[in-house]
Amino acid sequence: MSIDVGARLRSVRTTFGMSQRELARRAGVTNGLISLIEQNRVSPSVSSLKKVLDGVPMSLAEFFTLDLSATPQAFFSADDLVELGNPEVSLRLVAAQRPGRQLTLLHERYAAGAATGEEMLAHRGEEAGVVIRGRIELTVGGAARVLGPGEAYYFASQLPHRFRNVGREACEIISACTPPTF
Amino acid sequence: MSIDVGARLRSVRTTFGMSQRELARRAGVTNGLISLIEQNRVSPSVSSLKKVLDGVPMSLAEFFTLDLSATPQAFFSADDLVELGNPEVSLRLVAAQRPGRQLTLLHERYAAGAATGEEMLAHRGEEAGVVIRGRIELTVGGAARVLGPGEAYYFASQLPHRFRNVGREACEIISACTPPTF
DNA sequence: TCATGGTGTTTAGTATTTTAGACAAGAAGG
DNA sequence: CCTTCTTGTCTAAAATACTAAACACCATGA
Repeated sequence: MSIDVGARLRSVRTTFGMSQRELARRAGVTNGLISLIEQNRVSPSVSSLKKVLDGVPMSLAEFFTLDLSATPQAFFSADDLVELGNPEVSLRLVAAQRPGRQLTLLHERYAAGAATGEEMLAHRGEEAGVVIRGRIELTVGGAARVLGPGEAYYFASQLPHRFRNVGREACEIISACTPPTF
Repeated sequence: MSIDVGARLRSVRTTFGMSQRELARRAGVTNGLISLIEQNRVSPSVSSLKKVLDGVPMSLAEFFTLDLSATPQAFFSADDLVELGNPEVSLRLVAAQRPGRQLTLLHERYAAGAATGEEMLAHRGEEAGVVIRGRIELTVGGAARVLGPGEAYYFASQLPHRFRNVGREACEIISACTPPTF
């Protein structure tokens, strides 16, 4: 068996958030069988596998067509975020590798005194964010304001804008853009 | 098992023109197993089915994705032809149910004295045929001729035309039209 | 008519899957 | 510390898949 039925089934089951016993109950088989299949200790009969997948539910065709490597990841630990910035302005992207992503979600961190640059930024779309630590000066168009923890922003990205940490400590922001710019 | 693994396998095997023994040899299983699977007397393990399909070769994903109903039929027994005419003028269509068919092939049979009707026919496309038994009078535009076995015709279907059996015995014709009118 | 070689099917026995239930480990709450 | 619930794993017994070999049938040809 070059095809890893066990890994496929475990992937499917956990993606749907079921325990072996719950899936077994829905499928009308024993939990032990799910365990054995997932460990590749047995090669299930087609009828058993069909019963199991009916509990998800999922067709045999879907099951064998599944691309395990492309299973969309829903949860990300801090280490999974991809760093796009620099030591002064850290931009950590959520779900960077997700294909067809419609959103850019960033965990931003500005060192004391850091800024997005001398020039104003401008691009398509809209963006918004919430300050979670420190204080940041945000300039949008002709207006500027200093935001602290709990405060937020939302503006059309084509307006020239700029972020600058005017405090003594690092400033952290969670921001979102759409359509994705990274 | 609502999914008919046996029929699928038999369909695949015969499409590839293999006997049970030949497929078994290539797959490294016994011919008896192929037989049992095709009769749905057993539900094979995934590993067995994989071995069998490797002998074709075909992937499990392809196997379960196969649309049996859409398997294009290449051969038709006389009973498979669909009757479109009437007792006087029998029109038996080849591959009637084939989706996306580009051709109408008919086995026509005119009883003695029968005709396609009083009015002349006219439609898009072209048609052609060969007389295989009896004698038929074919009128195309202003011309008419009686054709016997081995003789043939070919004309643009928008020309008004009419078939009439002028002999004492039934007349049979094999005819083709494109684009399909039925 | 008898052999030969092809087909698919069947059967008895063996190997494997599947079940029922016990087991161990971790988490939550008293 | 227990008790209780969950989780996944493991094992003996029952059920089922699989093999090897025989069988029945249909051709073709001597």
